Amino acid sequence: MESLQPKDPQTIADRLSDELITSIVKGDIASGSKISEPDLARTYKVSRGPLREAIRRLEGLHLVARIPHVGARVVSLDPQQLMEIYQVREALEGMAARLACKNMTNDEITELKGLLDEHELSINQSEGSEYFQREGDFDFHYRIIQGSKNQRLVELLCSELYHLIRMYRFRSSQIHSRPHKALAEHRHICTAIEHRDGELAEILMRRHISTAQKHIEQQFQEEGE
Amino acid sequence: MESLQPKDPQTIADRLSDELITSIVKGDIASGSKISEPDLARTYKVSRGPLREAIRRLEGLHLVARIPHVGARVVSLDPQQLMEIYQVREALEGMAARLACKNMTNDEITELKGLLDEHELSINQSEGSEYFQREGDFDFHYRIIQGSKNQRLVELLCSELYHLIRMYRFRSSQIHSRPHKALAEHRHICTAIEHRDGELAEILMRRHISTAQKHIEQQFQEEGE
DNA sequence: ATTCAAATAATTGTCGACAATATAGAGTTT
DNA sequence: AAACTCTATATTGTCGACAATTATTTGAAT
Repeated sequence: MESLQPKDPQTIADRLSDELITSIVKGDIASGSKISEPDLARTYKVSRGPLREAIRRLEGLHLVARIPHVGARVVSLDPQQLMEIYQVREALEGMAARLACKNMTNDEITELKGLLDEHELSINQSEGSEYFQREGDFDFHYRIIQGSKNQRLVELLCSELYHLIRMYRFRSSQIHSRPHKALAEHRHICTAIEHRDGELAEILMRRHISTAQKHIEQQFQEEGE
Repeated sequence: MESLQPKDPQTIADRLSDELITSIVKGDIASGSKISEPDLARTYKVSRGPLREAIRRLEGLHLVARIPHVGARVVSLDPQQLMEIYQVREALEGMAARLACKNMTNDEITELKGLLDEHELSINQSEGSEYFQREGDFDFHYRIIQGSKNQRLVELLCSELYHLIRMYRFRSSQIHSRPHKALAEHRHICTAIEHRDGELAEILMRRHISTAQKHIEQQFQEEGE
């Protein structure tokens, strides 16, 4: 799961942007907070040159927003924006599932099924362990996205949208408190892929994500009272 | 159509990156060519600081690819990659059409219909004018994307994918040499939106884009002989 | 002639200093 | 007391120089 940014970065700017991404996603740098160049330069023991380049990269990934002559802030997702992301995610992961039906190898599908068996065990054993469930959920989605064999789709979902979604998790961590239902949905999707039924896989994946979205939306409304 | 990057940039790096995007999309900077920092700095009369920041932004937009200590090159799309982009586009614009059914105002829909009337005139009058047809096509898609009212969708499609697709147009300019059919498809989509039929609008839009994709694919095969 | 090695040149990466702009604060006026 | 202006401070933007790395050329050996 770790190291979405592969290979040890050989340049300060690259290393820095990776560290910043991690800090932001983990919440060490609060969302909405201002990014002070002098502060960060001191903290990370670098000069402002590479730091600014790193910030520019985060800007490209939409993790920070810059205003000329004013500065950069970590993006703060309001519920509205999170819903927008989920709509995009639904469209893209639906397509990924469809493509995965065409492009996943039999071996990959076998592994996917194995993964779901592990998840079932994990859920039955430790009803509590939220963390592994969440990672497991990611794992499942990752494999299907990778299985689409569409590099751009992989890039978009794995290293752009998921960063943003993760940013949210650290505060509303109970997103998947419906592990059994989620697992059942995963199994259905997996079966569709096994049967190479692209249409069905796409529909199921979209419904799966749309359901998650509605749960989150509902959660927001409960919080709002 | 112009100025996807709004507001006059107040900083050299921002202005530069806009200019570079234009140059790359237009083909003035050939795809696949190396980006030499000293050269560009001379050409645009700027120092390397802002230039490097601009390049970092293009990197985020996936218009250039960088290798540490070696340099940046303009991405060169092979047919395979273009197909990947079209798959992503199909998924996203399909979703955009669906959302547009919910979120476009009646006035916006009326304008959209007016636009199609103009296109019909333009097509009947000047059978040749490729340029306006292409811009018209963009216009139609733009309005629906905007009509989705999903800012992230707008950002993704308008200022990321479309840049890449445009890069291709400058050499294979005959992409829409089927203006009447395209217009008919546009009308169908528009009607679905008018009826607020999200399901249908999405299906039609996806089929529309998928058709375009197949035409391009076919074109590649013809070229390959 | 070809291949390899070393030296040279060119390019990328990093830094610190300075300029331009925005923010914060003190002082004044209504 | 509130609002406004002017000043001082801090932050961002830009630049040129230097260091690190890679690419190129030169020359020697086979």
